[in-house]
Amino acid sequence: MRVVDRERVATVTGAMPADDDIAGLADIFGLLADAGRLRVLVALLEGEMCVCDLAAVARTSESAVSHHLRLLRAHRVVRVRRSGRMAYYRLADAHVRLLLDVALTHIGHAPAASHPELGDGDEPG
Amino acid sequence: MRVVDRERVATVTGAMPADDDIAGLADIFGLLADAGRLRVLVALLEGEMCVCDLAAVARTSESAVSHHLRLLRAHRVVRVRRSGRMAYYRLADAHVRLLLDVALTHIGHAPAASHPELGDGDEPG
DNA sequence: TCGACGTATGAGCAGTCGTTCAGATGTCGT
DNA sequence: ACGACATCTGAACGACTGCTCATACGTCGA
Repeated sequence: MRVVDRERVATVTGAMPADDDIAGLADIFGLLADAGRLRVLVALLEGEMCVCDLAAVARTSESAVSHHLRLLRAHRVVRVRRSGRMAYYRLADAHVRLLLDVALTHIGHAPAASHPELGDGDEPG
Repeated sequence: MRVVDRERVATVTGAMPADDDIAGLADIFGLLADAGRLRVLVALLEGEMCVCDLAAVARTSESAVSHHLRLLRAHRVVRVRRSGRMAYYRLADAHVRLLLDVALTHIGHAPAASHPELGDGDEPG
């Protein structure tokens, strides 16, 4: 593993966040990396919702949504409010909300991701 | 799959981005959901770097980084500049750059993700 | 031309992820 | 008490991911 610009590597490595921070970030991004979960979170952007309605919006089974919500709950991304046999979830993480806002704002910026052909990736000219 | 608040479901579903957009977003987030890849991208925030230096910063094998870069290249997230036998990569996606900026800015906001015990997730009080 | 080098790539494997299915818990209406 | 209901949970399975290893490609120096 040879290094070309040793000084630069040292600088960038020094500016790199701690391992735990990087792992935490990757974790958060991982939560957003599933279409079903993303739909659930986008739905929650507009306010709290119960599991069955979230399932309807995300077009998955209630069981699947429940599993997703469990994950999100464990990461303190959503929070529950229970009322009788219903469970109303809402976004509880401003960080994630901001990430979602930014992401949604920039939708449609580059359709390239629709055709990841694993080719060169360079521009022709 | 019963719906409780049918009107709300209709509203939220209507405001939901198209399937392709959601899938694309989840895709992008997926690219950021790996610690090694995240390190590579954070390193590239500060300017272009060659593969071997990237590997040093990300503390992985050059092969692993090369695979990562191929993925990122396919999604137009990075771009290569070739000079002799060297390949210099740089961030080529403003959207992703912004996402990274936002993420890095908010690091350390909630250490909860470090201990995802999959428990209740509710606050004790 | 030859070997060293930086990078790229494919195959294969281990680990992870998301789903479904079956079943459990607690709640409501009668 | 009973059944219908909303949600939660664990097991199991198929799909996907990221790694390593071996190898190939183009470039440089001698």
